[in-house]
Amino acid sequence: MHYQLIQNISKHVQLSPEEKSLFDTFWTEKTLDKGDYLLRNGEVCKNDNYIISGALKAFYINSDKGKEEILYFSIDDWWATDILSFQKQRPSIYNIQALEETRLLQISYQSFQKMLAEIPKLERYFRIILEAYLGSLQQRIIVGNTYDAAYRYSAFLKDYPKIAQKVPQYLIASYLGISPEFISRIRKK
Amino acid sequence: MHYQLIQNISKHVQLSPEEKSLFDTFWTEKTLDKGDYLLRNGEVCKNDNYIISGALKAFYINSDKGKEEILYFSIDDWWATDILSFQKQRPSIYNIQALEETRLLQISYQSFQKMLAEIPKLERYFRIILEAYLGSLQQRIIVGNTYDAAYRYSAFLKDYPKIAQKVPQYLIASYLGISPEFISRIRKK
DNA sequence: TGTAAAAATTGACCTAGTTCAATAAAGATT
DNA sequence: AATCTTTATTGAACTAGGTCAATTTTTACA
Repeated sequence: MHYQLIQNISKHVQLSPEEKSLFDTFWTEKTLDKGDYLLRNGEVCKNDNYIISGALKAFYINSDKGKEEILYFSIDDWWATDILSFQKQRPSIYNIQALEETRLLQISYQSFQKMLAEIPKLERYFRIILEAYLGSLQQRIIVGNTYDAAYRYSAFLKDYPKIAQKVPQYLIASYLGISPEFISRIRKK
Repeated sequence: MHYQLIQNISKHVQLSPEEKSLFDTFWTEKTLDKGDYLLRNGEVCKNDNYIISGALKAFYINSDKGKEEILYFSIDDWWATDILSFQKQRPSIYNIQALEETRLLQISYQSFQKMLAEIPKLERYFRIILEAYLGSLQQRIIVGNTYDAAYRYSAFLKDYPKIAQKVPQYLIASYLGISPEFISRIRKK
C-alpha cells in the first residue's frame, strides 16, 4: 500500500478501507536518478506525480537569454506536475528535473479520471490542495512585489528549511528572482 | 435568470434546463458603488462573487510602509473572492474594493456547499477555473522574475486591454511591481 | 463651468541589485 | 589522494528602477 500518499489525503478527506485499497490500485511507483527529466517543455504532462522522497526543480527556459528560471521546487509529500498541461493534456511550457534520486507515485491522465469517477470524494481533496497552492502563489507574488531581496531570502529559509538544505543556493536565487552573487552578499551578514 | 454566469459555466460543463433553473436559485445580485469594500483584511470572505459588470481591485497592505500592493484586478465575467478565506471560512489577508460601480452575483458559503451537493458536476467547473487561474499565477511569477519593467508593462497592455482601459496607471504599476513614475517613463517611448 | 481632488509627468539624485571576470571552496569521481 | 566539476565568494564597474518633490494634466462633481 502507498501509505504516504493515503496518509496525506486522509488529512483532508476520509477514505474507507475499501476505498483505500481501490485508490491504491491506480498508482505506480517510479524512481528517477539525479538529472532525469520528469517533464520537458513542449511535451504533454502525462502523469500526476506525487513525491515520496527526493527533490525536483520546475523551471522555465527564458527564450532570449537561454537562462533557466526556477518556477518551484518539489520535495517529499508534494506534487510535481504541470497541472494545466496534465488536465488539458496539452504541451507544457516548462521542465521538471530531478535534483537528486527521487521516488514518485504516478497516475496517468486516464486513470486519474477513472479514479475520480470511482471515488468522487477525491475531487474535494484535489480542490483543497489546489486552493492551498493557489494561496501560496498569491503570497509569493505579494512578497516578490513588496519586500527586498534580503527579506525574501530569509523568509524562504524560514518557510522552506528542508528545501534550503537540499537545493544549491544559486537555484534558490533564481526562484526568488535574485542573482546568485547577490544572495552570496546577503549571506555575508 | 442569471444568464451571464450560466453561459460562462456552459463553456466548461453542460447543464440541463432543470439544473440551470436550480442553479439560478442559489445566487443573488448585488451592486457596489465606487469605493465600496467587498472584503476587508481580517474579515472572513463570506461569499463567492462573480462580476457581471464593473471592476474591482484586490490589494494587500504592506505593514511597514503602509502602502497598498495590488494582488489582482477583476472585471466582468471573472471572480472576486479570496478563495482561501472563502473555502476555509477564516480571515482574509487582503482587501477587495470596487473601482467603479459594480454588479455582482453572490453565493454564501452554505449555499455554495449545498449547490455543489445538488449539482455535483459543478465541482468540475470550479476545478477547471481554479486550474486556469493557477496557470496564470505561475505565468505571472515567471514573467515577473524574468523580464524587465517595460516588457512586463507592454505584456500587460496586450493581455488585459480591458483592464488597462479602466484602471489608473499607478495601480497597474503596483500590480506589476513597478513605481508609478517609472511606468510614466516607460510610456514616453 | 469652476474648483477641488486624483492621476500622471518630469527632473535630479540615489541605491538595490546586476553583470562580468577572477578566485576560492566544496563535492564528486576515479 | 589527485583531479575534475559544480558551487560559492569577492571586487569593481554599472544600470534598472526607486524616491522625493514639484508641476501639469485629467477627472469628478458641487
